[in-house]
Amino acid sequence: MLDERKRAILKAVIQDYIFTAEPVGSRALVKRHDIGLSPATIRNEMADLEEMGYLEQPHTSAGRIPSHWGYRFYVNTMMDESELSGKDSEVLDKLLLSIRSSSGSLSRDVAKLLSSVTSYLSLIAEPASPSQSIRHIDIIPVTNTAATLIVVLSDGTVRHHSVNLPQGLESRQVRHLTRFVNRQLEGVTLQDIDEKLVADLKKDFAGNVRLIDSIFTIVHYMMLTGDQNLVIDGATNLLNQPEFKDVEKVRKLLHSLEQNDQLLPLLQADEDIAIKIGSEIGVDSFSDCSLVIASYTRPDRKLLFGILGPARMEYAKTVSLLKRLRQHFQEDGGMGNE
Amino acid sequence: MLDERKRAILKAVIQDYIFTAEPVGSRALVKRHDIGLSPATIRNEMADLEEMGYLEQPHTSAGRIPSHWGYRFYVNTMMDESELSGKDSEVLDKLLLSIRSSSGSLSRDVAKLLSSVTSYLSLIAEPASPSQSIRHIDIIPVTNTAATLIVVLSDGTVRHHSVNLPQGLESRQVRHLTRFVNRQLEGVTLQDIDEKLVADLKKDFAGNVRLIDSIFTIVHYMMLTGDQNLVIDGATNLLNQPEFKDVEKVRKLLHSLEQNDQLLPLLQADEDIAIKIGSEIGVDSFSDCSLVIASYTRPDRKLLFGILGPARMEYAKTVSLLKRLRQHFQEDGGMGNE
DNA sequence: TGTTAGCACTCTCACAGGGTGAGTGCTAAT
DNA sequence: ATTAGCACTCACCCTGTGAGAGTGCTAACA
Repeated sequence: MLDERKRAILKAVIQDYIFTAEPVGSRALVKRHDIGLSPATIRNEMADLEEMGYLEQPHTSAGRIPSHWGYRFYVNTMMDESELSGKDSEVLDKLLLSIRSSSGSLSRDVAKLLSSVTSYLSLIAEPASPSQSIRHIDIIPVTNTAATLIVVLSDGTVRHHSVNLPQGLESRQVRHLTRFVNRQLEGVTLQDIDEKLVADLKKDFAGNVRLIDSIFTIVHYMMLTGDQNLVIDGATNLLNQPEFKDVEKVRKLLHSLEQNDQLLPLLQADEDIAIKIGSEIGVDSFSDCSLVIASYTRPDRKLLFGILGPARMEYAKTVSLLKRLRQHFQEDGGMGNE
Repeated sequence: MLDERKRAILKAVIQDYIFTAEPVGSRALVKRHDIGLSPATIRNEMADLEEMGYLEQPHTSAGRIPSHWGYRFYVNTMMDESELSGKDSEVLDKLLLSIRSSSGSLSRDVAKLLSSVTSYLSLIAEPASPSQSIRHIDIIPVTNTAATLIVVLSDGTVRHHSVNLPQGLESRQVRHLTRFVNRQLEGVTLQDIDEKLVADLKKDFAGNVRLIDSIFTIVHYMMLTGDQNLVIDGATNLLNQPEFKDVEKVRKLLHSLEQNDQLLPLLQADEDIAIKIGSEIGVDSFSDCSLVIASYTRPDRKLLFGILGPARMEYAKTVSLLKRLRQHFQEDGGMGNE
């Protein structure tokens, strides 16, 4: 469909454009790459590539820029997944090391790492999976009428919420309740908690029933929202990219990023590493961007990574970075303390 | 120092500028407010006010804009803390109601509320105070070698962290450790936990000592970082303000907002409600902004609110909003569930 | 037949010049 | 002390012009 020469030219255009962010013209192309062809020939080929939809022209007398379809083609068939450059690799190792010894939260640290190495925006989420089961529940009275409810899930994540206690509840009764709830709910998966189960619980429990309702509500809430742990870093990186010189664009972008419940679904994918280009992301204000997502799963933990950059993203580098990162985590469970 | 007429003119200029974001000229001023004076007189007075430092002129033939000192004077002596307008009040009530029934996190909800009512940026923090004591500690094994450490503080906040367990530790031993640590640390304030205490603990504990170290490290970490719960909302609001048409400014602003460990100190103040204007905030990239902060304390909870807007902020409205909010929380403890 | 040189053409961008309007400061009259 | 009048100063907008980059087309060439 595309002969060898056209492929080479397309690739050259894309690589140049990724680097310069300027429309690339025929003359510039022959200068930078040594294809043994004159600008005129390149022009003809470029015109073909434009007709086929791989390239676009911002205006009549400008160079060409890749279309989203062009990027897609590049990513699918032409991208050489180069190893990380020596320097990047070094920086990465150093940062990974500093994360291991850091006492901060893992998501935040990884987000910072990804955004600083890529100079794009990074998203890290720790989704609540409905197949998680409840490992432990605690109810800790704080004042006479307020307590903190703590739920630990089988992947080690913790959710907590404050609940109101009925007036005059004694600590003995709270302990009793805690034991009861634990006995009943330990090992139960989140998806199994439904009205019926709660009704049964209420029937069995010889004590204050309203509390059970509270607990149910909160557990239910935990199922719905995994956004608790969505971390974003490097928004400012994007503003350095020439495509975001326009405040209005930035405004829309940031607005979408503030709707964090709508971001989590974006990070889900079937493959290990997936690349979404422009409208494939499914969010209007991201239509000039690309998103590379990766997931990492361990028995005790699931993490979703996302890297959001301009469509003119260094795909090869980004992908190999994510692969490297996953490998690092996989091989030594190198997550240290959260 | 300032006669009645100068005060009136200064106030008029400030109010107009807050409203229009445009330099206000002598003619425009007499038109909008009915002072019985001609533009020429106003011009003379304005020149005086400029000399005194209350007003500034962007360039020779433009109107005047308030200097930061002008704002400061306005805020200190001339601001009438109007009640919220009927409409705002209504919206606020509605939002407060929806928060009570929401099952989301309180900080987030309040942040959303504040930013949507003010159309500025809001910050909410729940700081860890070193005078907090430890109410309860839990160690929940997750895999053979990993556990989640949970610490509940006396104000009801929860911190958690995963820790590595030594190979081959039995659950009996974990329970033993948990009981021991609880017995020793319950009621101890965060600031009292130091090397000496840890050394004593280690001496007393007949078991694996490395875990105690882990626990100490984590508790120590909790003291230092209250940023865990810093929530920011409404960054996009700021981008709507005409003073942020410049991407570079936005970039710097966002950059500062991403350093969230440096934000918490900004929200601390001695008074109940404090207003920081421009350089008073102490962050370079906020030098065109003002920050209004308020704190709210209840036995089981402490919250810090901050509203960041352009120096040209509606101070009166913002302050009365925060007062109203605090009153709401105080009178009925209306925080519902977190 | 594919490739290349040459050329006219198009379009953006940067810059300069001129007109407009808002606003000032000064001066002289009230 | 206040005000009307007036000359002056900028910022802003519009326009035009020239330079530069790049294209498409045509005709010549291997």
